[in-house]
Amino acid sequence: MPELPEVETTRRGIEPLVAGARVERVVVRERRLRWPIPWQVERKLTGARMLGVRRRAKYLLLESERGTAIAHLGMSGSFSVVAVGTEPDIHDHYDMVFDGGKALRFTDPRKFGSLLWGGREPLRHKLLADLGPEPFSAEFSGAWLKACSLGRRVAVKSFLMMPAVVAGVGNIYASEALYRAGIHPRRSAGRIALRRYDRLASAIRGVLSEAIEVGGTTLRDFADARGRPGYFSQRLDVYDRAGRNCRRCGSEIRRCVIGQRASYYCLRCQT
DNA sequence: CAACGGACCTGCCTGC
DNA sequence: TGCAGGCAGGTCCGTT
Repeated sequence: MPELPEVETTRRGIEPLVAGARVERVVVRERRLRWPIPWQVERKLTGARMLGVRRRAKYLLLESERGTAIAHLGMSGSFSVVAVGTEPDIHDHYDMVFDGGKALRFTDPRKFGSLLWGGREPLRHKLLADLGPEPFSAEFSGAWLKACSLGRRVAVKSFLMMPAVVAGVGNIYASEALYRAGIHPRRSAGRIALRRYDRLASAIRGVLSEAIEVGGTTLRDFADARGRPGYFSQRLDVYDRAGRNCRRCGSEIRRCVIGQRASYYCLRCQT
C-alpha cells in the first residue's frame, strides 16, 4: 500500500500524539506479522518517554528515550489514533497506549507490516543499513542513478523500486516518475544517459513532493492517522489508467507487467 | 555479482 | 448465489 508519500503523511499525522508522550503499555494482539514482534518492544517502551517520529525510506522510527522501535506498514498497514478503551477490530494487531488517554493503533489485514526493535542506532539495523539515499537528500541525483545502474540490464522500473537504489519509491510512483521523465519502463537501467537520469531524479522528487502535499494516494484503502484519504489519485497520469488517454499527447495508456508488478506508460511519450 | 520467482496473508472484484 | 481465480500500494530470501 504505502509508498514514501503515504508513510510521510502517516508520520505527520502521528507525530503530535507521540512526541513527548509517555508509554503506559504496549498491547500486542498478533505477534506474527512479517517477523514476530520482539518482546524488547514492550519491555523497553513500557514507561518510556517518546521523543518523536522519524522516517527512513518506508520505515517509521518511533524514538523513545530508551531506544527506537521500527515500524513498517507493508502493503495494507495503517496507523490510527484511538481513545483508550476503543474495542479492537480483527486486524488491529498492536496498540501503543500513551498517558493522556490516547493510543496509537496498528491495523494490517495482510500482516506484511512489521514492528522491530532498533535500539540506540536504528539506522544500523540490518533492514535499514543498506538502504539507498532519500530522494530529497543531496546524495540523490541523476549521477547517483547513473553510477548505480552501470552494467545492469534490469528494467529501469524495477531498478527504481529497489530499496538500495533510492528509498521510498514503490509501484505507483515508479510509473509516474518514468512518465514525467519520458522514459519507457522496460528500458535497461544501464542504457540510460546521464541527462535522462537527471530528468528522472527531478521527476521522482517532483511527484513525491506533490503527493505528500495532498496527503498521498488512496486507491482502495489508504487513510492517514485521522482516517482521511489522500488526493493524489486524482493527479495520477498513468497508474491505473490503462485504456485512458495520455494527458499530454492523447495516446492510449498501456498496462504491462514488469517484474510481476503492474506497470503503466504512454507508448508515445515514453522511450 | 545480478536477476528472477516465490513467499508471506487477507480482502475484494470479476466472471462463470 | 457460490466459488475459483486474479489482483492489490512491499520486500526479503533462496535459487539460477
